[in-house]
Amino acid sequence: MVKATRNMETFLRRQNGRWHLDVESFPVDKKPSTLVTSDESVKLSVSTYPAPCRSLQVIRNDVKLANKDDDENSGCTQPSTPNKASGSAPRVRDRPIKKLLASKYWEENLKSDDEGHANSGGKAMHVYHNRNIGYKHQRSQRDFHFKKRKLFKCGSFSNSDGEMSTDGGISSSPTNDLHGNASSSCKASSGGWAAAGTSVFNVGRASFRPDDSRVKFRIKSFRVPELFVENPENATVGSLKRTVMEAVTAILGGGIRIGVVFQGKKVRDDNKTLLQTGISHEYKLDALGFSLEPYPVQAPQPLGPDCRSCVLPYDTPRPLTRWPSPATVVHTGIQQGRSDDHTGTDLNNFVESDHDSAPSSHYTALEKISSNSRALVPVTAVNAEALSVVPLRKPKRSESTHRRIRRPFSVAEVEALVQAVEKLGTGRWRDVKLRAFDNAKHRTYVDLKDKWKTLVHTARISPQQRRGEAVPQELLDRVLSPHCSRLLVPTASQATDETAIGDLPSPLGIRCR
DNA sequence: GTTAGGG
DNA sequence: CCCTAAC
Repeated sequence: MVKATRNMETFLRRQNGRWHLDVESFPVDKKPSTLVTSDESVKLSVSTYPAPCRSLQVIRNDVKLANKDDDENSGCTQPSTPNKASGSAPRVRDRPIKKLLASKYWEENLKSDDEGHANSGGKAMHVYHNRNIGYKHQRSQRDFHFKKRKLFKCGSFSNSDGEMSTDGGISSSPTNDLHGNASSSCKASSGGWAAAGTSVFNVGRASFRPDDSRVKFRIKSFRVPELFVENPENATVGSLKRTVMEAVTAILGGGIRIGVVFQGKKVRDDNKTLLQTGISHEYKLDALGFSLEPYPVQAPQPLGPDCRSCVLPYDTPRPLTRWPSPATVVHTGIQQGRSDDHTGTDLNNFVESDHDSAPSSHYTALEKISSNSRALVPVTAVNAEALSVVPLRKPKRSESTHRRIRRPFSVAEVEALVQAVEKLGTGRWRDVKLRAFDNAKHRTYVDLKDKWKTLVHTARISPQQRRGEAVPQELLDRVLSPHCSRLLVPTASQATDETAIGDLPSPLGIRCR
């Protein structure tokens, strides 16, 4: 089992005259992403990812959104497909995942106290409060999160860090300020480049306008909510990517905002000046950090129009969803070396049990991985605060129940099904199940009935119209055989009760039960 | 719990 | 595969 606990780190880099934020661990191709600048303080120019979504213009202390589609509070809402891979990544089956597995897990299995501790399976675990992601909401917005905001670069803080490259850091070339003056004395004037927890650097006083008390930031990376994901060891990298993608999607599904932490304290009052906050060009800003936070993240702020931004976008209450600490991430449920139900050749029926199923093993493997992946998405303490006032909402069943993974019938399974139906006829799907699929836990009698339905349909259409793994015509002919559909009533030679089913000759010569 | 049939 | 009426 692999437990991947990782911070997504976002890095700024300069490209084409703009700062870009790279999300390091996203399962997508790196693309120009975020750019930050400011006039009075920091100018951010965030390019969208993967495609421009909106524009932000930071003007002095105000952040003015040149936003076409939404206000700053709601985040980018345009759907996007990060890339082809991730565009299809959430689709581990034939349709997008309804919700995070982890969400289901916590909703269904955890009973937490108000202290944020949960007990599951005897394991006490610290959990996080999940922010209020409405599943529908989440699903509807699942594709846009990694868009980046594009800000106009109103000016650039000058720096010359060709010599101060740090791991994952920005290494930008000297740039020109608004006045076209190349400057490269930031490092010297800043008194050093101290990295904060989120890699914020005080670039120091602007050299080109000495009369202006500016605080310059070199944001190397953002702190983001930790992602707790896990995958079975035999999961593919692609599966892991999808899991992480889901986790990230869940976090950022409602949009993101920037949080500021200074000297270990969250700076909540947006109306405070930098100086009032303690952020001054005179000090090293190694105690300053920026964070990317899910939206909404904060409890209503004391005052100001920003409070509006804290209004929860979800009008329906939903339950608190809690997440375990990485140390107690629950197991994936992967069944390693399970052998309890396969004891040898006396297996009662043809079809394999679900753990080693069918010929289309690649399919099974992929799907199993998907079904066993966990994306545990904790949120920050700030989010927890906000959550504490979020009313509970009982999830709809459709939201709390997973659609089963698609597991196409193999030819062998079809053969077994046809054989069983030939023996039992249609209308006795439970018996068919017991007879030929008793060991295939993932095949219910409803499934068998459905498959028969599709088989009949398949048999009636032209081979050119058929999809999926080709079913031998011989089998399809047998499906259409009057014999199958005629056996609606058990014949005298057939048992009518399940206790006698085992006495029937198995299609495979294997006794049932 | 099963069956049948539409979605 | 899901959902559910009908039994």
